[in-house]
Amino acid sequence: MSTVGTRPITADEVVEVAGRIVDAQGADALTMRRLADELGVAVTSIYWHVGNRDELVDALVDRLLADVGTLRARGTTPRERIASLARALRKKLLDRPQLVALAHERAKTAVMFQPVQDAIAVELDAMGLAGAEGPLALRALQLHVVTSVLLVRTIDRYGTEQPVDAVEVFEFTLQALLDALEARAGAS
Amino acid sequence: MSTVGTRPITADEVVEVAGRIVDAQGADALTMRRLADELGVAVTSIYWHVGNRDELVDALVDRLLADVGTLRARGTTPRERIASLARALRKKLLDRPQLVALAHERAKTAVMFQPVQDAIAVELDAMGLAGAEGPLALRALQLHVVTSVLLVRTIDRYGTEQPVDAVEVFEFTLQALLDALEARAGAS
DNA sequence: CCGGGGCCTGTAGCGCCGTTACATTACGCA
DNA sequence: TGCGTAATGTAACGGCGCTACAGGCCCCGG
Repeated sequence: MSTVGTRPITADEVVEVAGRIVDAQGADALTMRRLADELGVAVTSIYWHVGNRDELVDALVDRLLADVGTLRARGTTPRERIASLARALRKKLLDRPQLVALAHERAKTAVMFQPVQDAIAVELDAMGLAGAEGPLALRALQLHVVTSVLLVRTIDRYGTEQPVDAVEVFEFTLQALLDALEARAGAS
Repeated sequence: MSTVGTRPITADEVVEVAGRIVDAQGADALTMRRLADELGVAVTSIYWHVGNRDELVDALVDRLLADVGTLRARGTTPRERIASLARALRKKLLDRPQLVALAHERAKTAVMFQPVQDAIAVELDAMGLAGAEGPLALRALQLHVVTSVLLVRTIDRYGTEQPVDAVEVFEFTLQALLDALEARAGAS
């Protein structure tokens, strides 16, 4: 067909629409052909703009990271501030579980935690945790937050037991970790 | 070619070889054509024996479950026995991380924990945990073990910090959880 | 005015995937 | 011997990521 009058697309547009597809239909629904259809464009145009599927996913994840980077700690005590960061990050990631799963699949789980990592490190330092135990605690918190998001899709069914609220479980472990941190900080 | 002398394959054989492929080359390497090649058989034979790919994966996961079911608690105190179960399950699952990832992908993560679930519930009861908090604690332990395995593939790279031993992180959170359990048990 | 070279898009195809319709063979039993 | 069923094979469909290639559009130097 004639290309007269067809508005050119941009890389941002491609990533934008890709994000909508992932959020709405899941990571598997993000195929190049489908994305092209949604944009009203040939497949090759997408490749021209964003390279390939991997790079497209990377761009998607980077978008999420930029969003996560805006999180700030709240509260007066270090314990409160760490808890607020963990909860805020979890909430943010829970808005886009599909995208989080995609990021995990591409081994970018750790990167996803990076933005709040430094902020938590500061709080751990304020708690007086020795240098050796800082990374350990940081890592434990990181795993807890990220995995709680990761498992959200699977969590509903678990045998015959009556279901337990995911938030409750999250808080339980979070408080347990914070208790352990305070105990260690007080001991050293 | 003539089929004279070709030994028929069985469903068990198919699952067996499929398991080897997954363990060796990962879940993505498990394609029907490749599996057929490995078995020296046409693709359709596989479909005849195991249905389709989903059912094949289900059979694979069931195999893992049977293995996990053999775990027994060790130690004298409930705390020790719970910790031993958690560690044993983790170790068992770590032997086949690819399969665990596959199971998670198919929303069978919770089922994977089922075999030791009852065993841990018994120990929690022995600790004197009230009925309401039992499931919560159980769930927290479940998530901790399963996710620690799930993240093992991703864990190596995480930014610029010096790497922390995965076992150490696992133990840190495990002990924190057990502390929380004992505190609650003692309080009630 | 025009001609060339970047940007951008389309057509057609490759090799892979899971799956299936259909034909064909092997084998146990009446 | 004949027949039904278990087991396998051939060939194909539609979809996937990706790419070689051709051709439009548009701007800038001559």
